[in-house]
Amino acid sequence: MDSSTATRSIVDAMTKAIVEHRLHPGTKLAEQKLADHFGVSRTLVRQALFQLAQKRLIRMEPARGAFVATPSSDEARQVFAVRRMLEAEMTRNFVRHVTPAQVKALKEHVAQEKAAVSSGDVPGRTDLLGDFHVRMAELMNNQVLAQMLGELISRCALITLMYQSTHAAEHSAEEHAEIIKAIAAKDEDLAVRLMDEHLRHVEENLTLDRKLPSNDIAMALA
Amino acid sequence: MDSSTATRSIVDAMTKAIVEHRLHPGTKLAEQKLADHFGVSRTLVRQALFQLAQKRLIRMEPARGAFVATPSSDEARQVFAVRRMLEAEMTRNFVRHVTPAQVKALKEHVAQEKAAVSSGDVPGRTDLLGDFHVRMAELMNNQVLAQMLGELISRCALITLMYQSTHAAEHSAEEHAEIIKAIAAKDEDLAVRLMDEHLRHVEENLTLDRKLPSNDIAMALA
DNA sequence: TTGACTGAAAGTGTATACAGTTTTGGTGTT
DNA sequence: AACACCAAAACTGTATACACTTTCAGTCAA
Repeated sequence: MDSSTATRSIVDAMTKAIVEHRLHPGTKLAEQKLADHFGVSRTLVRQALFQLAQKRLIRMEPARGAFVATPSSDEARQVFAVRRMLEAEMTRNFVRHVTPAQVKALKEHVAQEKAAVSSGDVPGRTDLLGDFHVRMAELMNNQVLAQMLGELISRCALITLMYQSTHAAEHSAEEHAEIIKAIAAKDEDLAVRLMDEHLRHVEENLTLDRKLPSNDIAMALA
Repeated sequence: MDSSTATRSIVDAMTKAIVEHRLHPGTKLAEQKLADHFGVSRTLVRQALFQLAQKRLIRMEPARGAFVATPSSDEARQVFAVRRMLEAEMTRNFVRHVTPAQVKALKEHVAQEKAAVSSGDVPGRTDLLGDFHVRMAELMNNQVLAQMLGELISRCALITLMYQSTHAAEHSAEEHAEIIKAIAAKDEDLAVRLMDEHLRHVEENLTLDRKLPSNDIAMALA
């Protein structure tokens, strides 16, 4: 999609940094500093920043610059609502046309998840847990869906970072396994319900009700 | 979202031009020509092009430039599949929490649609028919959903342009009205089914099976 | 006439320059 | 000590410059 591969790699690096918490919400992203860091001119950094803004991982304020996004709890709820809508139906369609090979692929993925969980590889775990959902889309041969989900999941990672109360997401891998079981059994309604509940559990682990400190002030103190 | 408002207006103008068929699929978008047309430098045009590429309305080829996108029939099917998934569940959720005011708003929208249809305002009609779906998302107070749908619908407009066989989309407004009736009656399953069928009808009006002329050749001749 | 070759023209990709804005640090006043 | 004010530094927004690639036109040979 992208013309230049340099810009793409900057976008990827920054996406990873944001999603893996190495850049905190609210952090100022000065163009020249990024340019120096990546060894390119501001031109390419700017292109990357615009793309990240479109993915909602950063926000750009006129004449003030770019900042790692600080999604509101409203936005967080909306993102999760969209995920539930999209993934409920995805699961339903998946079950309807599922093949043994697809089940096998998903099972192998969950095995990887469990390995990452037990080996304490936190970034790897987060990545794999999100990828499970993208993997389903890919197995349906729907790249459009896969990419949309990928972007939603990136946003979720950022949201999780801001609002996570408990780190109880460990049993996500088990919920994935349960979903696969229902899929393999071609129990459409059960699979859909489990997926819906799974996403609700992820959302429930967040404290979206907490009043966030009014503005950037909180970030400045952090 | 966008830092600069100049870039935004270029994106909007070009989006409109593509969606309204004034720029045909495959058309080369030379940066300097666009810059001259908009009275700005290539810098801003480039920013706009990158954003359009991310919205999949254009594609950028390395060192060759930007072209209005020519979505494959596979991609078209995927986009419609995603829409059906997303909108089926959207409709379900909408029915569950619908208020009289929301029904009224949708009815008024359909009235506008019908006016545009009968007055022969083709671009206005296309726009309104797509907006119906976005409007539902907005009425649910889900901006995230609204924007995603908006982008999917832009892509659909482009797809329609490429593959439309019959212009039988005129009865979309009536299908919208039927959907509203089911919503008002709080008949969840019917509303979902009507929405699903509505989207299938739109897709069926396309000839996605037609073998598209292998590549740009067709476009060059057009 | 067709086809391969070549040099000019046009176009993209990246860096840099510069104007205008925001931020910062310091100075003086209350 | 707190606050307002002001100049310097830092930063963003846009235009331009320049290297490199692709495209195109014309020439020549078969």
